[in-house]
Amino acid sequence: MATSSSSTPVQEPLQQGLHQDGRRLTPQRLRILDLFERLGSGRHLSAEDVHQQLLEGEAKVSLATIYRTLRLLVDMGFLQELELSEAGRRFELSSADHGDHHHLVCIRCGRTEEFESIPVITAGQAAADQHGFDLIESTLNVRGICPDCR
Amino acid sequence: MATSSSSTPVQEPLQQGLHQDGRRLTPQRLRILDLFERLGSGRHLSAEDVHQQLLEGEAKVSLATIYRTLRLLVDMGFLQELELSEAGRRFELSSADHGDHHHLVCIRCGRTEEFESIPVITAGQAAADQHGFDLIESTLNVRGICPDCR
DNA sequence: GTTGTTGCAAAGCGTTTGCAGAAGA
DNA sequence: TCTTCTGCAAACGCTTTGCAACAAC
Repeated sequence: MATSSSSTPVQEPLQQGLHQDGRRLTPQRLRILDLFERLGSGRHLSAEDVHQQLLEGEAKVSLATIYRTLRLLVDMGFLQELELSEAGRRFELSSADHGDHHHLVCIRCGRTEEFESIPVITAGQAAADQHGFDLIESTLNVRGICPDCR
Repeated sequence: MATSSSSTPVQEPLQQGLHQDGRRLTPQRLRILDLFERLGSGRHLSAEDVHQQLLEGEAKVSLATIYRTLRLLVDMGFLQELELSEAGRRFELSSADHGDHHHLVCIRCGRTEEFESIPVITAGQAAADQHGFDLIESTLNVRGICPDCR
């Protein structure tokens, strides 16, 4: 049983952070953060992904708790949320000029700046060539935090 | 700036495109595309934004029609949809390095290849720096047609 | 024992869809 | 006329929340 391995490296900092705010360490919270820890950096999961991953193991955590815990872990700084704050799709005119559209988006306020970049076009073309694709369009989305929101 | 003409400049190409597919030019469709045209390139709106903007004028278009029309205009190539990879919120460990998940997607069959590119990371970082953003992540989406579908 | 947390189910919110009436071609 | 399109309202999927039982401290 994997439960015997109490050596989760995240337990201590998590517990400490929780107790500072009068919150409690629960198996559910530990399991969720531990999942991200095991997957390692750079892997991002949706709430549903987390739910599925935990179901594959022997641990079930309700979706409601997953949503609550993800928000908590983001607030505590353990996780980062990758998404436009005021989520939702945006539309804009497709100008015939640029088939090449690059956006710098603030994940807090949604502010968007456009920019162009030759190296990006080149890299997109190179990737297409390498896999035998005919290139149609490439779009670079850069997510970050703008000066006002920092 | 261009002189404002009484006839909307988008009417002709829109009508032509619609008729090619046996579709019809309606005031609603014209109003929506015209709104984007008046705002100009680079301005992006959500469906709700479009709804509000049209309510401010004297023209009301139902939200359902706006959603349908936005999708239509994207399919026809008049508008571009700015949304990050696969919709929905994603979470990842805070300690994560700036990921560069770059995708090469076939628009026919949906086949997806992942690749990495230093120049893209550099370009994303440069754009963030230039606008004073703290970089979190950059994603390059390259759309094309794969060898099998060609 | 006290109080924060969970799971369930119901509510919310943005988006999509079925349908009958309205309107382009 | 013949279809397509619109508006309404209901449906839908994802996320949040109220509440009673439960568990960490």
